[in-house]
Amino acid sequence: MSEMQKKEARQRILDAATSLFSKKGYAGVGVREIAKTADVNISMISYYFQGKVGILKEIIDAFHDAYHRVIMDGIDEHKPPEECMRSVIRNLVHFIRTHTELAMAAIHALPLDIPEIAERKAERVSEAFEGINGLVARLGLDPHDVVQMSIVGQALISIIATHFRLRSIQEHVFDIEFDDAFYERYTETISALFIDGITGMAAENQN
Amino acid sequence: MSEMQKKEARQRILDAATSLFSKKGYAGVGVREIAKTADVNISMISYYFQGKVGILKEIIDAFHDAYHRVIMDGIDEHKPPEECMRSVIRNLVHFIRTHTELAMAAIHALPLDIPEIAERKAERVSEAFEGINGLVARLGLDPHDVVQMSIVGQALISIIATHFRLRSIQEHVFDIEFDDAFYERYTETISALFIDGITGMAAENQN
DNA sequence: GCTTTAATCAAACGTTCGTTCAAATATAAT
DNA sequence: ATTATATTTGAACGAACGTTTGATTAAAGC
Repeated sequence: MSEMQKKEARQRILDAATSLFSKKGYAGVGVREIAKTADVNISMISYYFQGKVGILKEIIDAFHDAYHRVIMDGIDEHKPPEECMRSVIRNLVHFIRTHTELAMAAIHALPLDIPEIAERKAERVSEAFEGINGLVARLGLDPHDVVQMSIVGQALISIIATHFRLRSIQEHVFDIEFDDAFYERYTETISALFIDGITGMAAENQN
Repeated sequence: MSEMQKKEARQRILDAATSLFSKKGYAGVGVREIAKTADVNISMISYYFQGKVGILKEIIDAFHDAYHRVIMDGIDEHKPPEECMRSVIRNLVHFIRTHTELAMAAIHALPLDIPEIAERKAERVSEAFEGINGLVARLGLDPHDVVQMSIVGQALISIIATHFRLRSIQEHVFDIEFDDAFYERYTETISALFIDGITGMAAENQN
């Protein structure tokens, strides 16, 4: 029971901060608002996380642990790279859709002006790229061409993440309902864009 | 002279805020820091912009005015759509490269939890999409397919904008120098990705 | 020269910020 | 039951927040 409540208070802080950071950004949220949302005393934040920035570090790590796993789950050396790419994109869309707040907090809400945060983010991003780069190479891109490699890996996550960040705005611009059917087509479309785009690029590289 | 200095103080505030917002986000910057950077008294911010949020509105408008112009400049009904797409991407990359702080402030630093800001952003985004959508339709996508249309337009800007936001991190992950040569290849690569990707999607739509 | 308007200034308003600390309560181990 | 450890509390710290005010200086119109 004590072990339960301990975890519960800690977890409530984490959940509240994730939700608030995703909506208002790290700097836009105060510790009092986090504490109030989590229904804990303000001091508990420093007690469990050694300060506001400590919460963010855990959020970044939690996201990238899952993010890395999601990418790796889609990659199978015994399957054709096109199928792997579809799996990765499908997994990625599903993951960010079901963990939107975590993803937004760990991607868009980050204060990159804090060196501590920028460094940690860089480490985790490079880790994620390792998985993607191998897959992109199997699709025909030259793995030593850092320009192409850096673009494709970054484009993959930025498109999907930005879609969720601007979803409320897109809802206003177009007249779309973001239901299961939408994301089925969304996954297909992004997959087609990347697979056709990459194989097209690879073909041009031959010339 | 008085007319000069008047504009200069106003412009210095705008420039300082743009630079600071782009680095730390809107909520991460205080009016005192803006005033100090611009070398003006704090009161001048309310005097010229009716408060901190007034600066951001001007930044959003300034960016989207230029952004819209840049897109339209690349579109020419008498040229093939592939060539237009290349021009738009080239213009876009060049524009954001030469106005990185303005773009970051108007895209990534936005506090979308402020309804006032979210609405204004939505209006200007929908305006920009109008131009792109016509071009994408000429490349073969069904203009009534809102899913594909919404994805391609959003993907275009999010890839490029996110590249500049995460440039310092990518510099750490890969070992790239972001010089003229890089952006020449960058423009080619993004163009190839989109043109091949879109035409590939269009071909599949026929089935 | 005098009046009107625009621009700049220092100072203060009341809030909120992140963090700390000692005291109090609850749980675990002995 | 008592000690030790973990959790929670309320209060306070100085600093920074965005905004407003009234006075002061500069410029323009007449």
